[in-house]
Amino acid sequence: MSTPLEKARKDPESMKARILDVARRIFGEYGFHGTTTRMIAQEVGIDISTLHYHWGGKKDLYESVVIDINKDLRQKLIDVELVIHGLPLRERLDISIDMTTDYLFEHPEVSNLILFRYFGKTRSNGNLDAIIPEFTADIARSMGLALDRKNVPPGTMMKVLAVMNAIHNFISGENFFSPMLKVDRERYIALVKETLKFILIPAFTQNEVV
Amino acid sequence: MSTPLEKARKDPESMKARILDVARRIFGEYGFHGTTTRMIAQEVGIDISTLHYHWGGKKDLYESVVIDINKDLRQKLIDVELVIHGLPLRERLDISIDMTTDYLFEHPEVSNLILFRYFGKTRSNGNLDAIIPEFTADIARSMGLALDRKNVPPGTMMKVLAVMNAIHNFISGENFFSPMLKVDRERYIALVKETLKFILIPAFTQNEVV
DNA sequence: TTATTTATCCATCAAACGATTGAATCGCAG
DNA sequence: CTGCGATTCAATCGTTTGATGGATAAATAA
Repeated sequence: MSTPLEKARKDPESMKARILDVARRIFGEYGFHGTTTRMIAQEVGIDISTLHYHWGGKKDLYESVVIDINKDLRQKLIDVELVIHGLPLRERLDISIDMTTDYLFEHPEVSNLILFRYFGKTRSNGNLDAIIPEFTADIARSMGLALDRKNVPPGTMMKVLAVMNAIHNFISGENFFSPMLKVDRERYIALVKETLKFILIPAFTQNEVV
Repeated sequence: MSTPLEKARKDPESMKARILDVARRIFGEYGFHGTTTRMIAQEVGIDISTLHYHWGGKKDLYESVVIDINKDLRQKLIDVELVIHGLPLRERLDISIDMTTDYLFEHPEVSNLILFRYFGKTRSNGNLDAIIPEFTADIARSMGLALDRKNVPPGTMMKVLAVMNAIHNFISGENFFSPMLKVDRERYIALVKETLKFILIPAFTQNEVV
């Protein structure tokens, strides 16, 4: 058995995959209501009906996009976990921030879409809200804040959320913050890493025995 | 001379003010594209044409809303500054977080709209992007990170942005995070303050002489 | 070859949207 | 009361948007 989304990922040149890629980008930029199916179709270079043929309605496509980006992000976090495993906390944080930030700057639509889902409402509130990814518990364990993936206390979840949000914000807000600070992209990325480490590392290492 | 917006604020019972209030809330919830003028008009209990009569087009109303919430937030920050003036840094942070958080939880549309503007694009990119509020410099000075409001270095601006974003995220994401953590509103607010202090205070006091 | 499935586009629809027009209503000064 | 500006609403216009049906061609199977 393979879902339509899995099929699309197998052959990146297929029409399904091409549409999904463009949809990720445009939904990420303009949000659900700010995106029209025509915008996506035009960007791909196809007719709207072709889009409907492959993905059903606008909402179905959006849901597939959300699932897709969550899958990508989860996979990336697993990669990070493999690299930092066993290192001391300070280094784990340092490397995690670098790797995650680099990845998200290459795929800003991931941060965009996650934030859109956190903060925005959709007029037709579908059952999409049920798909709440539980990275937080995984990250909590990876950061040494929880031993078990289950029963992570709210206070710990909040700390993880604060970390992830801080990262997503700077990725997603690049177009706003970068001109505001009058720095180019390269400098901005460096500043983001620097600031994240300045804010986050002291918090999580404050009770460590030095 | 008084702008239309100032007029509306003087008489909170006027139709202009009532429309503005509802528009703040709905634009904050659904964003620009997710909001229809009909939604606002219906919520106020008037006809769409009345809305157009008072505020011009949808875009004009949105711009007025953005200006309005920025004015409110700036005023609130001035209030905070008056309270914390002269206190040691740790207390200034503690009180600032409490006051700002309380205020924003009472007016979540402020956080919503600010985040929407940071992370989302508007299809018809008006000249609204020119209105970039420069709270950051004020806050930097208030936090003792900069002596002068002018020429605040990018690294300092980034730290301030990180602080403000952290707060806005938890306010704006309440509807998403609170059910996820399975806590009620009161508990959530307490958790937010706790987490913010856990993350932010160590960062800014790490180099202090104790 | 012929038949069938797959994939794409053209034309079009119904609903929703932003916006405007013209008439009706209200408040108040002369 | 009369006249007039300010305000509100009902009706409607033109456009956009999500979605569909049918024709067409290419690929695949029989």
